[in-house]
Amino acid sequence: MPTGPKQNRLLTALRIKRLRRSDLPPDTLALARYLIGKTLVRELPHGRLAGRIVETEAYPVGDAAGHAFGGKTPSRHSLFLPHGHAYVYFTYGSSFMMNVSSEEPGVGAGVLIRALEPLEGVKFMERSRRTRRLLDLTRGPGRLAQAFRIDKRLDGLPLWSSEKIWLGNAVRSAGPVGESVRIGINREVDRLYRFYERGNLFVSGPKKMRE
DNA sequence: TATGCGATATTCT
DNA sequence: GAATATCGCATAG
Repeated sequence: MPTGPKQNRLLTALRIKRLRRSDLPPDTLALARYLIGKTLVRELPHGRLAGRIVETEAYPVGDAAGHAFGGKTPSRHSLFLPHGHAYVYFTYGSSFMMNVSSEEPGVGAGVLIRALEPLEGVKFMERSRRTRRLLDLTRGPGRLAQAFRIDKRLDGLPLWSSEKIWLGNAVRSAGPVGESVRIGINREVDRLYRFYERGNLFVSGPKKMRE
C-alpha cells in the first residue's frame, strides 16, 4: 500500500462536484439564498482551496446600494454579464471582494460572498492571511478574498467553467438560513437582503448577526 | 464582546 | 475632494 503526501491528499480530498450554469437560479434573491451551503473552490499551482459559503448579500436590480445602480462603467462591467460570472472589485484601500453576477445579460445585479467556512487548504490560507486563527481566515468578504487569493485577475470569469475559481455543490447541506439587513451600507438599509447559516461561527459581523 | 478609529487606493463628482 | 458592499488594532467594561 503506497503512502506519502499524495496518498494522504487523496484520502482527505473532498469530492466536490461543479455546479452547472443551469443549477444557478437566474434571480438575485434566489441565488443569494441558494448559495448558502454551496462550495467555493479556488485552483492554484500549489493545490486546491475550498470553502463552504455561509453568508451572502443580494444587490438586486434597482437597489440604490448596489454597484450597478447608476449604470454600467468599465469597472462594473462584470455585474452586467449573464448570471454566474465573477465580479471582483477593490475598496477601502485594502480589500478585494467577490460577487456572482445574478441576472440576464445587460442587467446589472450581483450576490456578494461575505463569509466561508474553510474546508480545504487551511495551511495555505494561513500563509495568505498571515494568521493562524481559523476564525479569522475567511470571516468577512475582504478576508476570504485574501485567503483565496482573489483579485482583479479573476474579474469576469465564468464560475461554472473557469479552471481558476468555480462553484461546487454542498458537501454538507445548509442548516436553517437567517435573513437580516446588510452590513456596511448607507442606502436601502432596511432591506432584508443578507442570508446566512444560523449559528455558524464563520458568519461575519457581531454575534447577534449570526443567531 | 462591543465600540471607535486610522489606513489605504480606486472611482466618481 | 469625497465616498467607499473593510480590516486590524486599541481600549473599555
